[in-house]
Amino acid sequence: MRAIPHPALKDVTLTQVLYALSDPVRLGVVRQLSSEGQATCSALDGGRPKSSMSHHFKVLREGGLVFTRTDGPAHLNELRREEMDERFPGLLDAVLAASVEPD
Amino acid sequence: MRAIPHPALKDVTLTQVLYALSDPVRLGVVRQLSSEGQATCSALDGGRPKSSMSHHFKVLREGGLVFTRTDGPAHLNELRREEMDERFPGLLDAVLAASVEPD
DNA sequence: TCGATTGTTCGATTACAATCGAACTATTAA
DNA sequence: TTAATAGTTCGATTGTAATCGAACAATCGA
Repeated sequence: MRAIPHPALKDVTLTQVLYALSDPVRLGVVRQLSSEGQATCSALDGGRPKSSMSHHFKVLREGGLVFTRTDGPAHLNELRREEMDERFPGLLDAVLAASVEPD
Repeated sequence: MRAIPHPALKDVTLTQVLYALSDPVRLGVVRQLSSEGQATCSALDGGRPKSSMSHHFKVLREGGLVFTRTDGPAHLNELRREEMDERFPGLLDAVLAASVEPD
């Protein structure tokens, strides 16, 4: 489990980010991380199986949205907010500002 | 071909919009429509088969991003820019401002 | 009303993504 | 070094999406 890989933001494409955010589960994780700062995977799983969440976290990491570091046996996740803001200015602002559901 | 359906923007979800934009072909169409104002489907196909493009336009319409009206035998497409800006403020701005590729 | 043009729909194929149990790995504490 | 905890990886299954040829529908001009 050593060395969790994270891409440089310059290597992340816009479509990759949009895709990562286009899943309701992952969008929920991003929202929660935005409001709570950091959280472990299990704190964000909403009752879903660990293997499913592990997949979603991987997509979020590969999309440059989430940084994960080990903290004891747990993983602490946080948004790569500043970096994303620099790479795609205004994008996370707009996504996080959007009302949660159809209306 | 009468009465092309378009959803009310209030019924479009954020994940739906993000998903529609997460495909390179569709994102390209949105970019082009943004810079050119309007265009027919065939003007935006980039050499791809009509049936493929028809699919992508359908996703863009269902995502509330594109309005299509008939113009003779052709279809004229345009971004639903103002409506999207009201529904998801800043989102299209950020997407269209993003640099096109990894860097 | 016949062609020509422009898109859509249909159906089949292929590829990719979500889900989840089970086995495995890593870390900490006892 | 053993047990407990937290995630990852693997593999299988299921579902959804992209692609594209062929047939169909709509509009316009001759």
